[in-house]
Amino acid sequence: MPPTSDARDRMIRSGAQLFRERGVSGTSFADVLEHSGAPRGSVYHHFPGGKDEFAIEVTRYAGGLIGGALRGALEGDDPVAAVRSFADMWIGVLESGEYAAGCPVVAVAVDAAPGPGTRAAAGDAFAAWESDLAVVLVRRGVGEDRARSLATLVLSGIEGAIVLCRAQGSAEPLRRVAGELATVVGAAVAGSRPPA
Amino acid sequence: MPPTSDARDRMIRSGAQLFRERGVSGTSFADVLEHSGAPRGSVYHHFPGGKDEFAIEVTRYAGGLIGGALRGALEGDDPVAAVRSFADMWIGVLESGEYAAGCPVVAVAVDAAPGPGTRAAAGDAFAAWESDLAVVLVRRGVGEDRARSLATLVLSGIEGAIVLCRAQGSAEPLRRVAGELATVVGAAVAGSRPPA
DNA sequence: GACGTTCTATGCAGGTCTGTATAGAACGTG
DNA sequence: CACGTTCTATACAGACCTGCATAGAACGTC
Repeated sequence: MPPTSDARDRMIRSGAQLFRERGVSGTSFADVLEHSGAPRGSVYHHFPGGKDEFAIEVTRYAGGLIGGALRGALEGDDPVAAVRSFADMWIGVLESGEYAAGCPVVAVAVDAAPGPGTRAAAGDAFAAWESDLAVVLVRRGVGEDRARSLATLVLSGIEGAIVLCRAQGSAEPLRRVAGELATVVGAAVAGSRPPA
Repeated sequence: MPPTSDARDRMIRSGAQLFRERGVSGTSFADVLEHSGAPRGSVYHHFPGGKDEFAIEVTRYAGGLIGGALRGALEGDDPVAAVRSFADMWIGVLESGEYAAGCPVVAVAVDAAPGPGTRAAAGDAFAAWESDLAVVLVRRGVGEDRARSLATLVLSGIEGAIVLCRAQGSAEPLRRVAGELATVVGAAVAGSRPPA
């Protein structure tokens, strides 16, 4: 027995992609089926809770995926490099997709269509990312409160900049924000523990 | 002759409110009519271009409204106070609305449903806000490039934090971000022109 | 008071969306 | 091979949405 159905997985991955481009309300099951090639009959088999359940699963999947990328960037315990690398990843996403695709978790947070569980799943994803960032900052000597507030700034700044980039059809906002964030984080780390 | 119809104005204002809560795709003309009390027959009279035209008008209106609030906060030529005041305004919006309402311009930027003109209108609004901020920073002695990049950081940080607040049902992310932004902006201004 | 413009009333067509129901295939297990 | 579980096929109901068309009201102007 496969742990999870192939069609189900494909639907979730397609959902994440479509949410990024069109938002939740703007994405119908028909869109997901067409994009994933999943069979029509299996929608309410795999997601008996309907669109709400589907959106929650997509949010969890996307949260884990992006969280994995973030943890990868944080592996060297160098928060400045991690900020740059995480931002560069997003710049790649924006540029390769003609600025049509953003962050699926933001899309979920901004769209009120689905039930409260979906919003909560988005909040969980953000909290996890923030925590990952803060842990590394603390490890580099930044105080817990400051680390938390810096982590929130980095996340908010990058996510907000992605929105600006989409609206303006340019990656420049994110480039500028990444530079500023690198400076701020670098100063905080340097002020806590002298540079290696 | 009234410069613009009353029903038309009411529709636009209602649209801004509904976009903030439900996004663009999540808002139908039926919702707008119910919320505004505007007469059904006048939708395609006032907005012959349909939903695209309506969304563009809503975006322009919201961009001007929020831009006005931002310029008000910037009146004292004190960027640090302006950041705090602008963030406080958003905290008020979030708390008074149970974290259901965010920024309508973000909603437009993230939703791909309408045509490209709508996205562009959102980009124009962001650009105008950013310019307003940068102008005051330059006036306080910050170099042009730095001012621009700081302005982008402030805008991205606040808009991103609003999204986090909605997802987590708390204003704390925005409070943390506002504190960090005030510090960064304060340092930039102090470094350019000695404090009054 | 006739007229033109602006706005509103109402109905409808065509399409799409979610969600349900029912039946059939695929497939491993014994 | 009989069986149960998991998955898929298909049709459909009911609601909603956009956009159009046509007719009527309101109102200022001459």
